[in-house]
Amino acid sequence: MHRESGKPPPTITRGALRPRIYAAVRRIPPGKVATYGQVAAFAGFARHARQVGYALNDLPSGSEVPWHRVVNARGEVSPRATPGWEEVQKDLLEQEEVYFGPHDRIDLARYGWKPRATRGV
DNA sequence: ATTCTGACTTGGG
DNA sequence: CCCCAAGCCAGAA
Repeated sequence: MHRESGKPPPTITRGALRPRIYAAVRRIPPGKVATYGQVAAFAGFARHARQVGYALNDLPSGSEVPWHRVVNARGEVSPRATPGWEEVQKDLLEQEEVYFGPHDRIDLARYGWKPRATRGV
């Protein structure tokens, strides 16, 4: 029907975006990973995948947000500005039993977070 | 107010 | 499979 709730109500614009994104990321259980777009969509912001990355970038050290469980649509760790950091994320994921493929790719079909009862496919 | 950037996504060649 | 271009939107300067 029409457009999915693409735009949030004017009552919670700006600033309210990140808290919501963090909440969505916190919902990702250990051993699972979600894509930026998935997190954004779950938070209610379908096209804000970028903003998710932005929000995570602003995360303070020691935050409870499992930022490492967020990967790009290809199932890979998004390349960031600081080289070497992706190794950290990869390591954190492996600690949660999330293993990478031969090309540093995660099988989203297996480790992808499936919110609600939405059966795969 | 305008301008630029970015831990993204999807589509086409 | 890889590479390139366009779309998208919020936040900071």
